[in-house]
Amino acid sequence: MQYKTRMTKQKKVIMDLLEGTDIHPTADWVYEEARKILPDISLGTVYRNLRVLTETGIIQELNYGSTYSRYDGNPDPHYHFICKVCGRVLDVPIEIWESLNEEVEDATGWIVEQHRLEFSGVCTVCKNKTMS
Amino acid sequence: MQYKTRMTKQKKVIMDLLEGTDIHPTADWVYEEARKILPDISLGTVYRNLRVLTETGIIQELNYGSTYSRYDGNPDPHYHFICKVCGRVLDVPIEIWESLNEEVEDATGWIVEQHRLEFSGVCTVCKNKTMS
DNA sequence: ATAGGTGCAAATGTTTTGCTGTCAA
DNA sequence: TTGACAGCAAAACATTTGCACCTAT
Repeated sequence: MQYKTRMTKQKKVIMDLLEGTDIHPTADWVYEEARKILPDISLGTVYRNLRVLTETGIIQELNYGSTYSRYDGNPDPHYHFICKVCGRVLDVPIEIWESLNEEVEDATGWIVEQHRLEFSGVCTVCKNKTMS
Repeated sequence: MQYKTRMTKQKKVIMDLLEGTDIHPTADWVYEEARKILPDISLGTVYRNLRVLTETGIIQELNYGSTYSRYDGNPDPHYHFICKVCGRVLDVPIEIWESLNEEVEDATGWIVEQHRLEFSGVCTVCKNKTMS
C-alpha cells in the first residue's frame, strides 16, 4: 500500500458488510452477501479488497486453525473463541494483556510486536443443546 | 482414529525427523528430508502420517497466520513466536497460563478447553542483522 | 490372512493473478 | 485524463483422496 486507494462501490459494500456483522465471516460469505447488493461483483474483487482493507488496518484477518480465513470488521486487538461444535467465532470479553509483549521481550531479547490469543471449546448455545 | 495404527517405516522416519528438529517444519520440509532416507516416499503419505500423528497427540499442528501448516514434534502445550523477517518459528520460554481457560469460562459461561498464544516480531538474529 | 498403509495421480478448496476494459479522483 | 480497480477465467498452492498394490501384525 504505497499508493492511494480509491473508494469504489465494491469496497464500500464490503466494508459495510463487515461493519454490520459480528460473525467474523469468510471471504465466501462476504462474496455471497455482496452479490445481493452488487450482483456482478467477482470473488477476486472480494479477495483483493479484503486484502487491501487488512493491509490498511481497517479490518483484520483471522486465520487460526482452519484452511480458510475469516475477517473481522473490528481492527482493534481483542481475543477470539472458536466453538468446536458449531464453528462460530466469538469475541472474548476480557481485557487485552497489555504488558505481555514486554514480558516476552524481557525473557528473550526478541522484539515482540504483537500477540494473538485464541480460545476453543463449546459455546453457550451448543452447550445447552448437548445437555438436552 | 478408532482403529489400530501400524508402525510403518514411513511413519517412523517422519516421527524421528520431527523429534530431531526444533524448526517446526512444514509438510514439504518433512517430505524432502524423508526422501533422503526413503526416496520413494510420497507427499500424500507424509500428509497422511502428519495428520494421524496429530490426531493421536504425538505431534501438534501449528497453523496460525500463514497459508500452510507447520508441525511440532513436542505435543505439550507451549507458546510460539514467529519472526516476521525470517519466518522462523521459535518456542517461547515462558510458563503456560494455567488458569486462563477458567477465567474465560467464568466471564462467559462457555466451556473453554484450550487456548493458543502466538507472538510475532523480530528474532535476535534478524534484529542484529538490521542494526549492521 | 487381512485390514491398515503406500505410491501415484487426479481432485479439491481457497486464494492469487494476468489481462483487458472501466471508473473514481 | 489516468492509473487504480473491476470482472473474468486461468493458475497457483497446500492438502486430500480414490485406487490398486503392499506389508505390518
